[in-house]
Amino acid sequence: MSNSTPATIEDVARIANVSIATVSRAIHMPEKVANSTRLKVNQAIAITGYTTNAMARSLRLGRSNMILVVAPDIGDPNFSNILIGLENEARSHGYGILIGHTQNDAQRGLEYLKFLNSNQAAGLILFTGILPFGHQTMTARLPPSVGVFEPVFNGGIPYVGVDDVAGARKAIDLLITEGHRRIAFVGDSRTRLAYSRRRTGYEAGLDAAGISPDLRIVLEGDGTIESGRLAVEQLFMRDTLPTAFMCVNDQTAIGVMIGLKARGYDIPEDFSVTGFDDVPQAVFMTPSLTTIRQPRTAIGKHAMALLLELLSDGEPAETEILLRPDLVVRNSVAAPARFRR
Amino acid sequence: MSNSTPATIEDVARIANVSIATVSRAIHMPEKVANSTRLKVNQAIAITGYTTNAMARSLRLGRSNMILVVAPDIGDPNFSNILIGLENEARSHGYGILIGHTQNDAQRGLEYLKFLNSNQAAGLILFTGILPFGHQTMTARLPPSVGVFEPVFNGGIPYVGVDDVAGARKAIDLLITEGHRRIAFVGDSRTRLAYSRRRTGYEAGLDAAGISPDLRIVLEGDGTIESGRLAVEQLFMRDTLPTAFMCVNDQTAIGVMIGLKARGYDIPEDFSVTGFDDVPQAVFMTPSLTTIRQPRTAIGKHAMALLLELLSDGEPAETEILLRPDLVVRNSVAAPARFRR
DNA sequence: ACAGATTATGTAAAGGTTTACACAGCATAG
DNA sequence: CTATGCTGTGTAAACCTTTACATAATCTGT
Repeated sequence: MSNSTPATIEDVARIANVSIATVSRAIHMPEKVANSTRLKVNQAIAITGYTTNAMARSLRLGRSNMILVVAPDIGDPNFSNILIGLENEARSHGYGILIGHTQNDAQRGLEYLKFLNSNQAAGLILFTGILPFGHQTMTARLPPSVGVFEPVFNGGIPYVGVDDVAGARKAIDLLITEGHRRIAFVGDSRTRLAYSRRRTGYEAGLDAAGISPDLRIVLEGDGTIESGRLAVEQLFMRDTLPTAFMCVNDQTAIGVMIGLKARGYDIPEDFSVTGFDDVPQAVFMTPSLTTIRQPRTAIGKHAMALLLELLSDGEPAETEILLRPDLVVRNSVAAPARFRR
Repeated sequence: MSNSTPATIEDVARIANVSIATVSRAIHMPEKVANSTRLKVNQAIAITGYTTNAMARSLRLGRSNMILVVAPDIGDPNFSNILIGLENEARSHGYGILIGHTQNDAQRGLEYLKFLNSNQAAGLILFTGILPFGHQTMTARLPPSVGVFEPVFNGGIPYVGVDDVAGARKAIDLLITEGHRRIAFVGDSRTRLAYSRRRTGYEAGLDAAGISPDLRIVLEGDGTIESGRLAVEQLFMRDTLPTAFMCVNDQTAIGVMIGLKARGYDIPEDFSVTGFDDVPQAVFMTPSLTTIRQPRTAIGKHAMALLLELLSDGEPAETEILLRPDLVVRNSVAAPARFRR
């Protein structure tokens, strides 16, 4: 029953007294094989404990049952929940997940490219906003790929994520409803599509409320805590203070809160702050952070489903799947000071 | 240069005007091949952009270059940093990482067992404290495996983690130094080895300070936030209050803090709390949590190194690698109330 | 100068699977 | 009764490597 070496298809064939071709067919095209034979084969499989050797299968088929997931940083708090969605969907279709992180290092990207070239992965999920590979190789031979969490900047790759414009709109609408009119946007970026979409939502919200945008309170940022802190410093330097900070993500919001607290201000009494993502920390902040929730597990699930579809059909049914973001109201937003005294 | 189908070893051989055997040797045993030949082969490889087909290689060699990492929950905040260490070490040795999570579901475990049986993974890193597979299969044919983060309960598997006893000792010593003598232990467990080791450290600390242990303030728990909250409730019910809570992990500590705050107490003024792990949230709590840091990336790195050693040597040099935990002093610990008034 | 050792390379088998093609048996239609 | 088609199965090739074994060429020591 449990030999030292795993049972092969040949062992099964011998026991079932059929050819290996029939065994293979009994497994993969059961309708092509007579009932009685199928029964014999199944019994033989049970006896031997046979599982098909994935290596041999992949070699023969010319494609593996692994999906490569590349993220810039595995430690990103958004990563794990998306990964759960990806993994569940993949596993239920017989696929496994291979993991890599680039740390924004091109060299790393190339190493993962090798996984792709050597046929170890049939498809690619890109967590980073850009193709982490050199440009020449990139166009050459990329397997079916899907971008996730952040639209892919430099390649025509289908994308699954949240509706950034709508999400940002929910945040800005909340702030406006509370009475804010001078609202800073922290985390503007030309290279990160998700961020620029969030800015679009921000501007649409201002516009709808008849507030003319003020570029002096639109701050650049790369989504790090430090960039949030820096933005606060800049605003105080320039003396162009808003009453609320709409941040491009939660990390930035954390940075903003740190910056404001360091100057002795209270949140939300003196300034309101919103984030985006709803990372696990958000609820533990003081005050807890009002933010926009990404349906992370759902994103992962949809992305993997789309990729698997690509793998079988070849053509993507849709080029972009946008999920609905939800406003999570906590304690970092209140009416601006002038309304309360 | 970039054909539709990837270059094979045969293409390289043809261009270099040698046999495929020589190409293979030039790649894997360069010292066995003449300098001039090696040069030709390398040029041919550069021209074709050849990468060896991992499937064919694994099939021939009878072992893959993938390591399966199984965790009970990918979302665990401890997971990602360990994963980084695992991944870096694996990649630098040409291995890739395959990911699975069981959600404590035996059925899931079996599915991952298939990955192992079908030769897709050469080794196993177990993040969960128990072998997630059925018992019969378990003994049958398990590949080289290493437990990580939590000792493996039901199998003689080498383990890499933190020195739980020493870590717990650091926490209890801090509390005692601050003047606490009634210190609760929250998160006792018979099945989780890491937790029981931490309790050992707790008791050693009490003993060294000449404090006789009081079982009424040793509370069971499974390491969840809820279990921490529950423990507080129980203590208030029984009216056997400590002045400090030493918690088996940060999640539990968070639960304890929630429970105490809900009853209107201040931390650390009324009660001190310590955690274990130093999860990313710990620093964002109010008050920020004094805890024991797990060197997570280092744990991952050592675990993978040990596994790779196992894969080549067969015999593990050591059966347990314990890394040094560090005390991280933040704001959730202070002298007990009676000392301060 | 020659036996024997050493070095460099080639030939071919093996690893486990899938599948095109061939074939046998049998039913159906003419 | 023969031609035709269908169904179920088997044979063998192919996928791409690695490596044991064989062979050819060169070197070493006498």
